Amino acid sequence: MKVKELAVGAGVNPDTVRFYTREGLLKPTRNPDNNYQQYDAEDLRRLRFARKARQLGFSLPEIRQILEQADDHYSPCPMVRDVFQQRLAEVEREIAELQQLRKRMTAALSAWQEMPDGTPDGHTICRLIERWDDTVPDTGNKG
Amino acid sequence: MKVKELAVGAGVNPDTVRFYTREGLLKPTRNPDNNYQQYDAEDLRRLRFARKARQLGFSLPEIRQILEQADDHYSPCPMVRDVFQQRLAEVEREIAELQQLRKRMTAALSAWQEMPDGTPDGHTICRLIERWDDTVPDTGNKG
DNA sequence: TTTGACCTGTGAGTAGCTCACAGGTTTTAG
DNA sequence: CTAAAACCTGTGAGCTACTCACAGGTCAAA
Repeated sequence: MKVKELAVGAGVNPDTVRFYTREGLLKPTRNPDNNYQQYDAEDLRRLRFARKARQLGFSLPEIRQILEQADDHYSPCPMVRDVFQQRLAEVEREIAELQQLRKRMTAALSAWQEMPDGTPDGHTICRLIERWDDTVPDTGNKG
Repeated sequence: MKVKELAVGAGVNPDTVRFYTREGLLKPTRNPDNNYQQYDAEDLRRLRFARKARQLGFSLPEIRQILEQADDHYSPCPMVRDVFQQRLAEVEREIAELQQLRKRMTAALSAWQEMPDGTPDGHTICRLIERWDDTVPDTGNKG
């Protein structure tokens, strides 16, 4: 299979196939006649696997590690379970954060119903936002 | 005020101050003696405003636009309300998506309790993930 | 005067792609 | 047979919102 065929088979952009190949997730052979990449059914499985893993929140390095372990006939599954649990916890944190944010946003929106727009006067840029009190928890930035 | 003073005043990294300055959100003057950036109380207000807006999910270009409108004595608030509503809708979509994901993850985890790890045999890389059925909605990537 | 903390601009790194470019190959239509 | 379209190649840049590293200039305190 050529790049586009593989891409279509997995429902991704051909550039993603090339990118994953560069990143070492896929290891096609070469057609010596024209130097084209040659993918097989195994690559298609790997690519589909990678996409599923991405949906689950695995990073590319993690996925590469899983694939490499599989290549070496190690069972990657215990590691998958580990990372998966961590991801689940992360997802739950993200949900909680977003729900907090939504709560504050809807509250702000209803509060703003009563506020005039107000032309900026050099002191208040836009009260709608200035009045937003920033007791919101840290969003995860360093520093 | 110098860079670090402003940064401390707004609770951000000095590099963020420099970055925002490069991006045109802050417009300090120069001390001709030493070529240092000179910020004033207005800049502090702008920076604080920008940080609040970031918490609300505004992008830097959006924030710059708001600040520029304010500089031109336009009231940016109707625009703020607009973008804000859109952001709220987005946040709600994100929440729904993550909740979907969490549901699928917990379901998968409990299903995996009963599955053996299984050493990869060239056909199944890791059933834990391969068995994940990908009827999950599009995560927002372009195609 | 030396030390240390600050300042300057620029450039690279982060994640996961996506796209642009310039040139080679293969397929298809005429 | 040929011309054009559609594919292939590798590399490098762009996206977001910073953060950090680097090399060198400035300034306050000891």
